[in-house]
Amino acid sequence: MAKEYNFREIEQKWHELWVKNKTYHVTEDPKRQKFYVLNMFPYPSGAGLHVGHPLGYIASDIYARFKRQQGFNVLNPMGYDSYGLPAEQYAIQTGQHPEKTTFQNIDRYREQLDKIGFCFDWDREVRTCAPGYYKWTQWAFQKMYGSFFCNKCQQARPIAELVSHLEVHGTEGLDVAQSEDLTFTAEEWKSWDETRQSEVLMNYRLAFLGETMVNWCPKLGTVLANDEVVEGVSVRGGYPVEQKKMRQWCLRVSAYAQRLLDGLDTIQWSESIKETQRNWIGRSEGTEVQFRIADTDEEFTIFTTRADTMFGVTFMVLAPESELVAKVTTAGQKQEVEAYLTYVKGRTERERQIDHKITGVFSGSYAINPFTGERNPIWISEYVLAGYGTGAIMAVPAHDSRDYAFAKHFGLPIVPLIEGADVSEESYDAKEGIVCNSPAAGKTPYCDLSLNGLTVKEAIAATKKYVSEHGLGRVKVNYRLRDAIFSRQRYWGEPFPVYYRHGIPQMVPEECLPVELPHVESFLPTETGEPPLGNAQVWAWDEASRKIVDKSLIDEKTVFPLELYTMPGFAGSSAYYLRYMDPHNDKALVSREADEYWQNVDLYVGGSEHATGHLIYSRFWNKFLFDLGVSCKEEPFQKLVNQGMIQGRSNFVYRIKDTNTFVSLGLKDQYETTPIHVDVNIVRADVLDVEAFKAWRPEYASAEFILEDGKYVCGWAIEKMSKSMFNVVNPDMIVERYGADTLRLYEMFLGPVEQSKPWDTNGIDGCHRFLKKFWQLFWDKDGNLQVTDGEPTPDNLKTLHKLIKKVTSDIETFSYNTSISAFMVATTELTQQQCRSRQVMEQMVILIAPFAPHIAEELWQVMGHETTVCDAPWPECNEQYLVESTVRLGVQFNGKVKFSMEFPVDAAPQQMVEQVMQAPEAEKYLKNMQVVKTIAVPGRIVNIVVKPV
RNA sequence: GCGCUUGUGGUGGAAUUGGUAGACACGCCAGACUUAGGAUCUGGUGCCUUCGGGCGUGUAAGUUCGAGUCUUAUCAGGCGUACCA
Repeated sequence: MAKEYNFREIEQKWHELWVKNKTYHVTEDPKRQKFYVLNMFPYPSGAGLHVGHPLGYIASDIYARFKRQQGFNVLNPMGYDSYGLPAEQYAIQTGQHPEKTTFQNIDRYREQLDKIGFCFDWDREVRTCAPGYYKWTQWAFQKMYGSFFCNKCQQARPIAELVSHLEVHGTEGLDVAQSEDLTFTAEEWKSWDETRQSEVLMNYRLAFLGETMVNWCPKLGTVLANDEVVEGVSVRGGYPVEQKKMRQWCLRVSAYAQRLLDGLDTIQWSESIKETQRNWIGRSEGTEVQFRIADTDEEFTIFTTRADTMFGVTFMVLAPESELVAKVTTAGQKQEVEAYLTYVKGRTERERQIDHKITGVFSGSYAINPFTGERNPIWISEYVLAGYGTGAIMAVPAHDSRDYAFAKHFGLPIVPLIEGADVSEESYDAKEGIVCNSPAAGKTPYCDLSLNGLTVKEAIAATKKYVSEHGLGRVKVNYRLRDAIFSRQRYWGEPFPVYYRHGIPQMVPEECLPVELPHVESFLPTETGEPPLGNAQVWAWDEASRKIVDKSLIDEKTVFPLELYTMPGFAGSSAYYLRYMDPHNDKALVSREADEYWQNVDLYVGGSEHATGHLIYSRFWNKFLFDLGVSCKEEPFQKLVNQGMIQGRSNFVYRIKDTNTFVSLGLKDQYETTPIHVDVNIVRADVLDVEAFKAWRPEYASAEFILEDGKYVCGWAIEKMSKSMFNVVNPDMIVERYGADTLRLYEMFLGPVEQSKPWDTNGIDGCHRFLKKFWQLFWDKDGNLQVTDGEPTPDNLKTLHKLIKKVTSDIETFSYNTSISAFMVATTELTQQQCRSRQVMEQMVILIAPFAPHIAEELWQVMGHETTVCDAPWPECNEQYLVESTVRLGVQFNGKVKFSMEFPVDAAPQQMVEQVMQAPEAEKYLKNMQVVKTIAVPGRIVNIVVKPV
């Protein structure tokens, strides 16, 4: 009897041994070079892992194992992003504490992950909801609170430095990131009381309380970040979101806009993610120009990237939310303006996004164009956004499509400024062409600038220069990136280490951290509308005892109320990669030694859906920690690989209308049928398991079937993997049926890691078959190990080294699917070659170890090794075995090889050519032909190219 | 609209620098062994064909002795983003 490939036994055995031997435990080892592999840690949802989750984990696991075999000291940790909305929503529905369900889910995830055979160092596991972990989230927040951002040195600095500056110079000479451009003197600063000073400092802190427009989701009872809202509804739950002004904790992410942009050039991420981030940051270089409101001394500022169009301005537009609206509205227009503002307020964010209706109202006032002295009417319209630039624009309808539509709608003049631009039908938005229609120099009393004859680019530069020189405005860089709103009105999140003394926020002393999440009875907002933490009884800070005490003790003398908000999801996930380096340290987020050893993540694997969320926030967070000197690298993730999404492949059965009879796919067109989703787990290779189907639902127990070729064939479609479509495939089932090694191989064989693809079990047998063949390579008919110490043949060596070369280069480029193909070919070749050589067989085991670690360990052991295959050094390819022994020489005409002959590789080219030309078979191809040239490609084909005489 | 990205058999997907397109796998066909097969093994499988050959990498042109690969135009799908001045 041949030795059977008993994957269940093998895999279980090795899981136990890996745990027992701490095979995957890593420690800092200065003698070895480090390599840090990281997966985006999962949120442990109640549904458990589906086959899409492990895709990235398997890909990075292969890479981590490969790097380890290459001699690197590899850190490959795993943990859980365990704060979040779903657990809390579930808690509200069922009354179960989110911690309980979260821990249950974590256990289930762990169980599922362990089955797949990852080389995670579980001693380094982190959970964002563990106090020992979120202590450092709170700590970083406090550090941000205690910092401001200096624009000149492009760096975070301690707030005390700013205070000293204010005490001496006021805001004079200040160039810092700020919410509002405040101006005050040192005397004024010193004259203010603590409350006022505290308010003013909020304008500069990196973590600050700010009155901002937020995305308020009434259904979830919380605010959401911009990236948590898509098309006006919440990402979680899909509930409507409205705009509301609230006082919230914010992070001044915008201060780092330029560094976030510049950093992109130093990291190896896909161009599309970098481009997404560039767009999200939205740097735009332009000019701010001041316009005076006619008949007043009031001025306002607009932002434009098209300074060259100053002479084409025909009206001005303000955002409805702009504070200027009240100032410019004349008595005569008051009623109309107010009606319009009411209309705009009634429109949801979603409506504004979906239909771009042209609406607006004239304010009654005019603005003076500083270049022409013309009076331009000031309009108010929702197409101008309060949050970008200055919330006011100069409208140039000839060269901006939105202004054009507005001008056409309200009958405002359109003045073209570029030679040959036809603006009768649409605006000419392109930034190219020759400028015309600007007044000749010195012809207007207002301005001696003439742009005629310049290109648009030159005209922009000239206008910028003119504006700055004449004090009409200044050159300005704007960013679209907004500050992150950092508080949530939820329970299941990190509490803020903040209390309020007479309404002024105070930080809980650093040495008292963490401020632990209190117990509550209800996870809903309180009756007075406070967030759920308002339900906590023991939730006040005693300055005297430096402890959290009962709320009833609040006396506003030494006992004060604690913050009721919690932190958002991205708080805990922003610096977790640093914590893995030193997860049990209670003195620091990460020790200097650990940080300097592991540096940053060499390979980060995760979904691209985090492009504008986590991947921006954690870059920001790390840059801040870099400024603080905590992290020695400015960019957290050196290389990023985005694994594609695994879509579901749904199966359908076809019920004949008004019957309980189901017809197979090929015959369904003969009947009137309704397709019904059927659980993919009772379908194999699109063939329905009829008995399982009958047992699936009571109403199908009596179902009848019209079969084709004795089978019921199901239809299929690619859809999102979801419970409701019955297309969720659980990895446990695959592991149960085929083993973890097959699952690993198959997930990689499915296609390139970075590509989205549907889950489809149709090909899984091929991978399983391969592993069986690979296993059989090592055993004879009687089940004995068949390896000898004999010398390998040249064929054996060629097969082996071809494989080494292919797999080594494939792993570096994540082309695992072609590596697996190469293994299949090599296995077939070695089987045919009757390879028995220990030398070759051992190397085969080493090569397959990253892909199929269980089978590799088992074979490694039966071949007599006592060490783990994980530490077996990766083989080097010896090119000398790959040299081709023959070349083919052919005659090529019209791009086709018509005839060819084989020669030894070292044959003299001239002789080969002669021999081919003289070959009888070649004659008909050479008749009336002339030789154009001969082409030699080493190791490949050598051709004689001919064409008609 | 803008940005990124992808188009190759019945299917998933291969193809170094431009060099025999379709590796490998699924599926399908034929055969072997089986009481049976959702097991195993062997062979075949791009399309058309009058069996000479012809056509083939979304479409159309171009460069080249030679193009899936380079250039230009165009079409289609996917992802992201959106009154950003």
